[in-house]
Amino acid sequence: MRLTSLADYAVVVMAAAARHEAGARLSAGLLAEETGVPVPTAQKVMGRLASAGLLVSARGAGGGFRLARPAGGISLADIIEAVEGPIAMTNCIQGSIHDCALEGSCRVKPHLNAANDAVRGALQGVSLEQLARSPAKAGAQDGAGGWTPAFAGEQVR
Amino acid sequence: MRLTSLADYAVVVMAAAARHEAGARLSAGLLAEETGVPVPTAQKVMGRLASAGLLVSARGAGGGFRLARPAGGISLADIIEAVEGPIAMTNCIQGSIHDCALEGSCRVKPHLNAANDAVRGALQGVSLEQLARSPAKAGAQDGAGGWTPAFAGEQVR
DNA sequence: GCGAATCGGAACGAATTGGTCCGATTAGCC
DNA sequence: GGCTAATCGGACCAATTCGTTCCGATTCGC
Repeated sequence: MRLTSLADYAVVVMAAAARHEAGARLSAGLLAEETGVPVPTAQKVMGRLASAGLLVSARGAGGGFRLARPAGGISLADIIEAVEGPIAMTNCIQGSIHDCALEGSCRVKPHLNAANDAVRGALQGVSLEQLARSPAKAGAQDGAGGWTPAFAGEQVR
Repeated sequence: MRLTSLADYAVVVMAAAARHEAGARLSAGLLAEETGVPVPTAQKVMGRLASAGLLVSARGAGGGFRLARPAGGISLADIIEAVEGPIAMTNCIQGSIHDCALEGSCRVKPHLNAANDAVRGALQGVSLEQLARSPAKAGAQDGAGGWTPAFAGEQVR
């Protein structure tokens, strides 16, 4: 249950990007400098974010990246999925992969499925707009009771 | 955001263990056979679960494992933490590790902290007792009443 | 048409993970 | 009381994945 460094960097970089005015041209080098992320790594991360559709890229001199959608429409789950792939706690939850010998008779899969939805719901409930906000306001805005748990009722699918 | 195979096996094995009567002697070989998990792997997993305090072990012939607590008092988060270590989405959230250059000035850390609590809360809300139940009953049992989001007030262990 | 700047993909090294094996320990039996 | 069998516990090794770096492809500005 730990996200990779790449995904971590992606969150930091996207948050930095969201603090610029919408539609601004943002090179990988600029955001790398702002965030402290190594330049080549920032390039790779932003490349993945672009191919996932969260950023739109322009090649060549004067090129760069910009947010494909308003920050409010991008969730933490979107960023993580862009870099790490689908959020699926186990292989058996991901529809296409079936390398588990138990597949048919596994008795915990339905429960794990529900737990997975809960985790993803928690991540989808955090928007990039929130992430870009000043930390000082964080406690007041999304502290303990702040954000609504979208997974409040465990929903088995 | 994917748990390791070891943690996956741990959940399956623990669920199988919870289906036996409380206090029953359970060898690694027995549970391996019941779950389909390779025997040496089951040994390793159960060893970690024991050293984490979720199982109590007895060595020698006639030894084995048994649940240290009632199934209702063990959460999915406990099992995952026993095998994978603390649930911390990023290194900076884990108190002891400070290898992030941004540490002090990072603007997204507070938000990530809240998201991390939400994820852990979702995992703490699923008890081993639920996992051990028959999948058929799952929807009827946990759907209605819903599980209470235990992360409203964070409890650090 | 040329040069600079930027993205995109490929390749390399490192760390973690997953699996296996052998030794330590204890109960049961002769 | 000693021996055998069964079981846990820790150490070792191969494999996959991750993280980083480097180089080529593309495009705009001059």
